[in-house]
Amino acid sequence: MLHTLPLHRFHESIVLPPADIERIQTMGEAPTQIARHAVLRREGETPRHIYLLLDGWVASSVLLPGGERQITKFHLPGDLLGTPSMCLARAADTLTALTPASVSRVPLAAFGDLFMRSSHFAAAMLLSVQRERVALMDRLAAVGRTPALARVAALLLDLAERLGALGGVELSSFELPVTQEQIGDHLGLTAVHVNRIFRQLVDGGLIARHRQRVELLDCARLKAMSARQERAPAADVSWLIGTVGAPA
Amino acid sequence: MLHTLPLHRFHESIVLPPADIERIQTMGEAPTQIARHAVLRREGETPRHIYLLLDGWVASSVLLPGGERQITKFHLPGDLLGTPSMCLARAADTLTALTPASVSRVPLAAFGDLFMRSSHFAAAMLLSVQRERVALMDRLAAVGRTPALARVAALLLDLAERLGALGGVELSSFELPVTQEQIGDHLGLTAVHVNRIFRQLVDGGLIARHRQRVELLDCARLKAMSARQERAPAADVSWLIGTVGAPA
DNA sequence: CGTCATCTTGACCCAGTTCAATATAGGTGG
DNA sequence: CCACCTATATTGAACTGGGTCAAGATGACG
Repeated sequence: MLHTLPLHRFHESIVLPPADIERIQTMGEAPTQIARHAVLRREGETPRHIYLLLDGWVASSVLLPGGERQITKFHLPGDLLGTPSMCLARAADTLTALTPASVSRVPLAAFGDLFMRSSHFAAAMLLSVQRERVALMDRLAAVGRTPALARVAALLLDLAERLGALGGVELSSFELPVTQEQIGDHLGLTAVHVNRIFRQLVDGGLIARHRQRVELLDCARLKAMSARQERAPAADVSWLIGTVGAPA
Repeated sequence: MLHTLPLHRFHESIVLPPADIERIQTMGEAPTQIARHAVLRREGETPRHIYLLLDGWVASSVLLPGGERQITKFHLPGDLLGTPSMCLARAADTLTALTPASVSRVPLAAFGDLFMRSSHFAAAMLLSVQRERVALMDRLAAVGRTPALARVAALLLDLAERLGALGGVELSSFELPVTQEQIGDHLGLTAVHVNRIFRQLVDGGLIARHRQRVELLDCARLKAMSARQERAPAADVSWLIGTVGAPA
């Protein structure tokens, strides 16, 4: 069943040799089921693992001294979680399940071993981390410089895109298994204000909602008000992996 | 003169073998002097290089469709600039000199070659990028969840720390060659409000200023109000580089 | 069928913005 | 060395997006 690992995040730009795929599939421990609200790893702990999310949603969050929380990322299946903290003595982010989830824990040593053995894996990892960094830059720009409406629109479009990529289809309707408070913590807003923005979006005919399902009714207009940049991944990464020796 | 390259950012956690140091020093082109306000690389361009900052300050910024700007990082000597865009078809960030600066341009191919040849360099690079990612997460939390006063305090402490690390000493006074508008763009504030916060800090006896020089008068109190987390770098990275074969 | 979490909505408030007017200081050409 | 010009800094007054507080409503679940 490990053959069904969602590894798409690893070959977004780089096609890995089969041997590396094999190694990725075996570097993680047996998958664990965790309940909603369960904490995979708390900030402050010594980082000894990273985590491959197989199913469900997980939030990565940072706690401020005053108790405020910033959610740094809503993780979807296929994401590798907790990697930023690998450079620190104590983990910076807490990983909390937003839904029941299935996770494979990966010892840092196993990850490190693969990283050092396979330069192609290392290259894929580098690009993947840089992509996350760009996403963080974009959200910083959104939180620092755009009004609440734009931020919510951007989040909805981002999720639709990422969920669509997971299934390989265009999505205009999806489950959003996240409370409005969590959305607020992700966008630097209050739960109350997130609620009001949703109302505006519904009243404006931009989205529809029943319970946790969201339907994007007018993607074009949403995109216009989201102030979000399109970020096309590098088409040619031969400067990194070379053209010879690269797997077809 | 290449021997004076500030390479400290590369061995924060990992000691590189001399051969790698040698390669780093030769991967960049001859240093170029650029004037204040000069643009090293504009967002939207095809990324073909990264840049090693040898001297001076450079800002990395993202432009929003509405024309608002978010500065993602104030870069100091020793920083490797423009690397996030290596994963994209078009650069996400613009690099602008804040002071006259000296920069060595590094072709992506040269960087890629070193990355693929030296797993130790790759490892150092991975950790370095993850550190930047954590810094971005922390600033996102600051911008999303803390008041202006805390953000400014955090910026001042961060710069004092980074400049201190450059010189190898504790710093409580330094030149801040940055306009208040740029500080605002970095912290998600208005130039006007940055000015008011500075006034509060001065009136409160927390800092002193003459022209662009800032003196931190009460670091303890500044730290308390900054809501900033201490981020100790990983002490042991043997899970990555191993214990055998690692250079002493 | 009670309980707890979440959502909704209203009323009011405030941190930070906007607008505008005035200083200051380099930098430049003469 | 001076006069001028443009970028930056400063400060006041008025405004507003989003926060805070508080009171229901709704729904999932044991």
